[in-house]
Amino acid sequence: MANIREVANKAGVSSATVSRVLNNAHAVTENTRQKVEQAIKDLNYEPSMLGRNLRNSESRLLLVVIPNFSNPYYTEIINGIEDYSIEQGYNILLCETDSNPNRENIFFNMVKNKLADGVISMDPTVNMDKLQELAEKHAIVMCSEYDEQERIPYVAINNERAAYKVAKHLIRLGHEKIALINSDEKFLYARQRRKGYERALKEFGLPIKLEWIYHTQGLDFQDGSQAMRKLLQLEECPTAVFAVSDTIAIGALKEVNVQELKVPDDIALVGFDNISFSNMTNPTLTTVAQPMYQMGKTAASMLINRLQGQKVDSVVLDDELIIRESTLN
Amino acid sequence: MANIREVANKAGVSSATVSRVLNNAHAVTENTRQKVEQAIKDLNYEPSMLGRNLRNSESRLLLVVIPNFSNPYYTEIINGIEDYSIEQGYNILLCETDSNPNRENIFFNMVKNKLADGVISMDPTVNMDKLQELAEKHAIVMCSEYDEQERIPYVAINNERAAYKVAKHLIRLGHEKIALINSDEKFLYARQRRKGYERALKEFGLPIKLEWIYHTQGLDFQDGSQAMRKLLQLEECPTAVFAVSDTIAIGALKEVNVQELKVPDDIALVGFDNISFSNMTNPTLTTVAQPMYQMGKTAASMLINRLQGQKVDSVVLDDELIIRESTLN
DNA sequence: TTCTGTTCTGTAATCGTTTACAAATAAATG
DNA sequence: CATTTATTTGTAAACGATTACAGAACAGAA
Repeated sequence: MANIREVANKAGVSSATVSRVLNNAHAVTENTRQKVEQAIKDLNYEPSMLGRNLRNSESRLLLVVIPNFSNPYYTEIINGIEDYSIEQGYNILLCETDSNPNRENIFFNMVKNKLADGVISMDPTVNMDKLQELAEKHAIVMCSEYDEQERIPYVAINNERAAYKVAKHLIRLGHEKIALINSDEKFLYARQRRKGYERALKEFGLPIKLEWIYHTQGLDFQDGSQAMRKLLQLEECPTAVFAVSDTIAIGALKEVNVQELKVPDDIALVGFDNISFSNMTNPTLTTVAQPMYQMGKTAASMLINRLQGQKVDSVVLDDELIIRESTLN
Repeated sequence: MANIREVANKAGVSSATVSRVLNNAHAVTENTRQKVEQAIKDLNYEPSMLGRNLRNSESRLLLVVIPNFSNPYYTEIINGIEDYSIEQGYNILLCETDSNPNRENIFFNMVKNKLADGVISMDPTVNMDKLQELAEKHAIVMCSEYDEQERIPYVAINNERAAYKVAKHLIRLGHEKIALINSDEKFLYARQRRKGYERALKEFGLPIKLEWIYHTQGLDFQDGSQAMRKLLQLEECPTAVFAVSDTIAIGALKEVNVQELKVPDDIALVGFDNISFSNMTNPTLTTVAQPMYQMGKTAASMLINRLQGQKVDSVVLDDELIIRESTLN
């Protein structure tokens, strides 16, 4: 691969001029521009990002940190991030931490090393202190999860309100025994959704029974199945279940089927996230749709704006309750 | 962030020595090594990848090209790739082409630009000519899809044999009217799987009816639903359906449910890929498991070996038919 | 002491760009 | 034509690392 000097030689100009053509600067004659462009074509030249990045000390690479690839929750967000980034001439580096601090370190070092310009963190298990420290010198945006002290700009939905809407929807359908399958409350969203759930129950004078609040270990299908199994063993069985993620809800649904009960007749079921599968289950799953793609785009634009020196503020987007067969009637 | 010269100053040595400490070369006194390491700590120094990469003209970044993020098929493969790569000191850049040649170009240019060292391509829609051209000067490995002329090393399963096994399984269950929901036969795997399907039918003296071979437009749920709808409208309805992907099979299952028929009693159903959701459907889905994680790991090791100058050969891994409820009895 | 051989360290070039500054050329003005 | 001004181009110094080469320091041998 030819370099800029060879192009310059071939075109009979200096490398500075070639660079100017490349970055379509103003001060270059039509004549020389053409010579240079011809030489570029002849030599099949592509400017080296490595050299350019070193000089400009930017990499035009954005880190997107997620806990793991297998969670379908992230896919649409990532699409949004990627579309916007590419449009702006940035590429994204998708980083899976597996909630492993070592991995996290590797990625953070890439930022310190200038191998990446900024970070969009979607990892709920991220080490907040380290992230804060990184944020002092580097551009960081959080997406969907965020820091309660709000020192890092984020884009998210109002989880408390969304959960409140879900619970209210179930109450309106006549349910009085509403269980919550929550994930670990070390996650902010889990705490917030529980709050919304409890607010609705209180508002309608329903009791908050601790045995109806189940905490799963993880976020896989089997965590949902297991949770539902426990709930169905209770002497006072709930008639509706709100699971804080679709994967959990789908696992729960599976368990209901296994026990030959019917959703929604015996148990109404609501998930969260509107992953694509949630519309393929039998019955289809009522869920909360977050504006994933929009969140991704917003996060990317916030990050890129920050990189360009602007101040950016956090954004809270609207969610939407999608009512399907699992809560009909 | 401090640079190498500042560290050198602080430690009272030259930058060359600092570099030697960094790359733990032999020729450095214990005494000076300690001074340097102290200085590195004091200044909180991290070597700049940008500088290092430029000098070494490598980026230790691997491109992983997939058609889109939303396809769960790829997640485990990517896990395998990433685990192995990180272990070897490489990072991966996940690239979604959306089957858009422009995107593809951007990514290929990154390789030409030395922004990435090599490519693992899993995009069935990739422009083979361009990939071939790129492969002349750069390290490229294909995963799961590959070039029939086999000029680029690949890792894959034997699709023909896998499809043959599926069809044989259905035949053994007594089915004689077996439909195939295939994707577009521009994809190699689609052609191969069809071959295997037809070989089994022939072998057992069953007719190959063209109306039982349906080609979907895409790979989404609705493509499967649509295909199944068509098949169920036939005057001579198949009693078993083999869909070449789980997503399609799940869409098909949905349609069977909608029409209030039963799987497997009215229609047996087999998918392909063993995505995690295939075990959560009702009934659970018989499918073919590819050794995803292993494929990913293998692809990564092949690529890294190539980068280190070794010759590598293509690898064909074993698949496994996983029999579940959708083909019981 | 002088010489040889080893081991450690420093100098300076290099990778491929961009850009401040200077120089050259062209255009405009009196 | 000389002079000023505007425009285009070239020179050379960065950016931050690595490394061939040379030089320094030291030890051991004669």
